[in-house]
Amino acid sequence: MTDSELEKFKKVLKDENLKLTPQRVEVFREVCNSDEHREAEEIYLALRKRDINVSRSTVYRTMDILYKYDLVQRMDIGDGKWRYEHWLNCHQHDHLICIRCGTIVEFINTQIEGIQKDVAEKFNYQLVRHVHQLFGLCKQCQNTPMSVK
Amino acid sequence: MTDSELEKFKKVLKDENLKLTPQRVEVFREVCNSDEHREAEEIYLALRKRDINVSRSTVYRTMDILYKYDLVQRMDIGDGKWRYEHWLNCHQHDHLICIRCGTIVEFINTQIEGIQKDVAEKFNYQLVRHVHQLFGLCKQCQNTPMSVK
DNA sequence: GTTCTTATTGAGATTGAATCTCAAATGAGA
DNA sequence: TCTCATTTGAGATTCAATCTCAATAAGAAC
Repeated sequence: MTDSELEKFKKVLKDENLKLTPQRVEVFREVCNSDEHREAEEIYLALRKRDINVSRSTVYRTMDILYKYDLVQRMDIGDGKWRYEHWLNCHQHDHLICIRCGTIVEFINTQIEGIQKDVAEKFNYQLVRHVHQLFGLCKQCQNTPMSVK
Repeated sequence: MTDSELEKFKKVLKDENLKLTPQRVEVFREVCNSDEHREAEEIYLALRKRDINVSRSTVYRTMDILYKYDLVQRMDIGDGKWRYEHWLNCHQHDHLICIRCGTIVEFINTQIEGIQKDVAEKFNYQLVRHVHQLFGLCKQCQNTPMSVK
């Protein structure tokens, strides 16, 4: 977590009349210092492992705030759990997900963005956001023969 | 539900050593006879409304079978509920979803499919399936001023 | 620094979609 | 018709996420 990231978080809290608590800062720090796509529970456990005591409730609540004010991005890969990633100095990107080992890779394709705009326009939708996920087998997992879906 | 749809369902059940029960047929019929994108609960309620008694459990279990054997398609728009649509004589398509009224529109864009293949290849992923959803405001909802996310 | 008000925290209860359990019912092959 | 494995239904269970509420703490005012 850089100083400018912390400052941005502080600004959001101030602007929204939310208090700067040590718990909130620790959750934000934990999210900033990882490039993984983690569930709230994983973030909670990572904090505990570092002997930082923040309750599950507070982790969930803080993630809600971070998401609401665009300090993190979140994604749903269809298993009923939100996965969070930090979202500072980030470009819009989409994800490739291995259906066997769960590895998540980010990709950027500006061509698709243009097509999405065209599609939305054609149907008279005002585009707000999108979800674009490619599911498949990563290189390593392609060698394990197993049924897939 | 056409005869050929029913025959296809019967064939799947036979091939998989599953029994042809009136409950399963009724669930399949209910799904075939609608172009909506419905949750299991909605399908369950639609059946009850027609005085067809199939338990919730059986609806859930039958939807699992239909999905597993490609007789229905299902999608997750991030609210924790699967939405099902019939999937006979259908082409691959993606969805535009209104974030206010929930209207779901289907679109086909073959250009994107090609790009998806390229992306997967570039990252050495063997593509299995994808999720591509555009969220926005449909024409009607664009005139209601409200906050959005 | 002290006081005061209000937001926040933590622990456990609750929610809701989906899944599981198990006794009773039923397909379907012999 | 008989038999037996499968299926059904009702309720219990699971699990991520949300809610509740008493205790705590941030931070503004002085």
